[in-house]
Formats: sequence, C-alpha cells, structure tokens
Amino acid sequence: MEKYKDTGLKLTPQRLAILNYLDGNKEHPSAEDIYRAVLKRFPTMSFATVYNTLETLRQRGGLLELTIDPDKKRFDPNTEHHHHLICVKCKRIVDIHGDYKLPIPNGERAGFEIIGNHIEFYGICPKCKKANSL
Amino acid sequence: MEKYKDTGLKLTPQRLAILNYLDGNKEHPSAEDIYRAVLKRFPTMSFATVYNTLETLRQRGGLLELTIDPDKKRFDPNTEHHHHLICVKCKRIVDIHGDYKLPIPNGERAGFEIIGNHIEFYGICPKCKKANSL
DNA sequence: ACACTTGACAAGAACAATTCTAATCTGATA
DNA sequence: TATCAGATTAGAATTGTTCTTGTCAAGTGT
Repeated sequence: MEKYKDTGLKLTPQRLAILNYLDGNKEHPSAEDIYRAVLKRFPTMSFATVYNTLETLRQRGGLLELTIDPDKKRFDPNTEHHHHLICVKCKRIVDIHGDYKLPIPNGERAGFEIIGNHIEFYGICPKCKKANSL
Repeated sequence: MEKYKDTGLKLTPQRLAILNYLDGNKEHPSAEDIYRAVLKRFPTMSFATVYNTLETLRQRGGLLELTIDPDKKRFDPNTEHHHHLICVKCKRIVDIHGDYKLPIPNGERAGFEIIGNHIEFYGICPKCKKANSL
C-alpha cells in the first residue's frame, strides 16, 4: 500500500478497497475477480470504476497488465521485473524470478528501440495434471 | 503448404485460400486480417469459417496463437520455436530467433509440468519512433 | 460558508473480438 | 455415385472491455 502514496492519486474508499485487494496479491486476478472481491464491501461498485482505477494505476507504473491469458487481461501489482508460468488448462499463473540474459541477435532488431521483455512459461499445474490422469 | 498435407485435414477451397494466405506470412495477422484477405476471393466467406479453420489448424500443431497483442489474438504459421518483438504503439510484430536458455529456478516451478516458453520483447518500431519525435 | 473547478463514481449503453447455432452443403471414401 | 462426417454460412449470442452521461465529492480561493 505504501507504494501508492505520494503519487498524486486521489485515495477514495473505492480505490482503497481495490488497492487493498491487490496489495501483495499473487493470484494475478482478472478485472472481474477484482470487481467481485470489492463488490462485497461496495455493493454499488461499478465495473467502470475498476477499469478506470486499474488504468490509472497502470499509467503511474503501479500495476502490470498481463497478456499471457488468452481469454482476458490479468493484473499484477508486483511491478518488479519478473516472468510468469501459466497452467494452460486452468489458467493459474505463478511468478518466476529467474535472472535471464535476453540479447536480441543482430539483424533481428529491425530498427526497434527495445524497452522491455517478459517470458511466458507454459505448463500444467499439479491439480490439472492429476485431474487429467483420472 | 506442404506441411498441411497428410494431416487428415479436409481441404476445401476456403481452407486452401486461408492456408495460402498464411503460408510464409510473417505479418502475424489477426483473424480479421485473414478474413478480409480471403474475402476477396470468397465473398461469401464467413467469420466462423476463419475461426474454425484456425482452431483446427492450431489443434493439429500447424499454427500458433499469439497473446502478445493485448487487443486481439494474432496468428503465426511458423510453428518452429521462436520469439517475438512487438511495437507497443502500432502492434507490429517481428520474429526473434535467439537461442535462449531459460531454466526455471528451483522452488518456483510450483509442481508444474513445463511444456514450453515464449519471450515477448517490447519496443518501438522505426516508423513509430519517427512519428513520435515530430 | 459559498461558488467553482476538478476529478471520481454509477449505471448502463456501446463496442469489438470471439464463439455458438441451426440449417444446408460438400469432399473423401467405399 | 451414394453416403456421411465434417465444413460452410449467416446471423445471433456471449464475453471482455470501453465509453457516455449525469451526478457527486473534495479541495481551492473568496
């Protein structure tokens, strides 16, 4: 929660509820996950508020938007550089903190200015592996 | 095109048109790109046919579905293991063929069975860099 | 305390990408 | 060439996300 102080962000009760839900959350929730969680405390909460808050946070660098799940966007409050492993069955996502050297081969850069990278690992989680083998 | 032979795939004219458009295509087209391209030759083509064909191809391992573009799925007929660099402005995607070692640190595997990986590089393409600096 | 400005909120409409449905139609095989 | 599993079509439906509009709340200067 500390990290959201002093960013000029207006801390409304709704935003605090969202921030509180996100703080330390390692589930990589979708917008709907967040909406449903916050709805318990704010029954009048609107989807627009969730999306607006997430977008505001993202712009201020307090949140990452993950594209690894083909079905929907997932959000990660941990903005330190790291990677992800997703279960291709149930879409559970876990963090991977390996320190990788990822040089781009000469001639493949195509004149791009590189600003970042992210590794997607694909796998099957223990639960789905077990369910699969029944 | 060769690669699609002998897979038990029923080769209808529509599918051939899609395969022909995809063959060797390095643009990483979206479903709509494909639909629009094929529509020229098959004016009665339906979106469903495009999606059905893409899904069939994917299941048979003849096509990759990319999630790197946050707005829509992109498709890659090159199924050899490789990575991608996307322009965060215009969403142009280019191939990266570096050979990377990507071991998962002990204790972070979370019991997952690993089946693959893919690196997303983010950048700004020459065209957008130029447009930006005006 | 009052008017003003700015930004946030709620509700639902709108939108875009994708998937599904139901009714034909067709390619591959016997 | 008859058969039939699988493919095609048009359009409806669904899902995730964004936009619009009117209202509201907090902070500022008077």
